[in-house]
Amino acid sequence: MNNVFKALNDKTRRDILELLKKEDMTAGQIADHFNFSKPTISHHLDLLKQAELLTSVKKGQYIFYSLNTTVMDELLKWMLQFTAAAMPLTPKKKPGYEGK
Amino acid sequence: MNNVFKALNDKTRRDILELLKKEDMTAGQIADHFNFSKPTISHHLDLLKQAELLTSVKKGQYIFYSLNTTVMDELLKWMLQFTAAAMPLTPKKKPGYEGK
DNA sequence: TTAGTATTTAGATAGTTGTCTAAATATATA
DNA sequence: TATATATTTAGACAACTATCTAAATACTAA
Repeated sequence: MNNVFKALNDKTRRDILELLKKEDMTAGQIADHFNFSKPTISHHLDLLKQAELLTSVKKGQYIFYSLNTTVMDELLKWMLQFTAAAMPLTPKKKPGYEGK
Repeated sequence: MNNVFKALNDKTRRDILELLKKEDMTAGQIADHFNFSKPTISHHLDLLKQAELLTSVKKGQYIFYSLNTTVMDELLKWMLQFTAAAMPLTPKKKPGYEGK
């Protein structure tokens, strides 16, 4: 789970995820959308893969990358515990400070 | 939005959020839950505040910190675009590779 | 005012991260 | 085989981050 937050903590990597929302792409096609060297993009793809936000399939010379939304679902669950919708009917304890 | 991912990219800070889910606490009370110095926790609280994940109110000597779920809601929205529930009825374009 | 408590600010340091170029690996094709 | 293309690995470096101790600030209470 730590890896997921780490992976999402970078604009370029989040942009890669948005790109792949539309269609699967090869590493080269992805790199063409950014002003970074291919090794740099390759590195970002690696981190996204480690976080299991992407999957990859090699086909001939090419490696196709796809979104993996499974982890996003877990993250969603984590976040829901903080939102109003997930709050208990009895409100959380408020601090005992009584003014002065 | 960048600040939010940055703030969440640290276990201690995520633990602080979980702590505050139960009840509001002072900086000192929060610090007592961790094996880090108070300045270190103060720094983490500052980053969480910058990301607007926390609010703080000073009362006398004490500063009470509370969760602010507004940003979590925004983050939820961002994430929903990647999940199955948010997918269009027409599936995304698949790569045109035809084997060989 | 003086002493004590709560918290933050400042400055230092080790470790991590994003980026690059150069080189290596793997596949395709002539 | 030799050459070209796609991608990754390796190594270097500047910038950023988490942590610490020491000092500063702000408030409380004697």
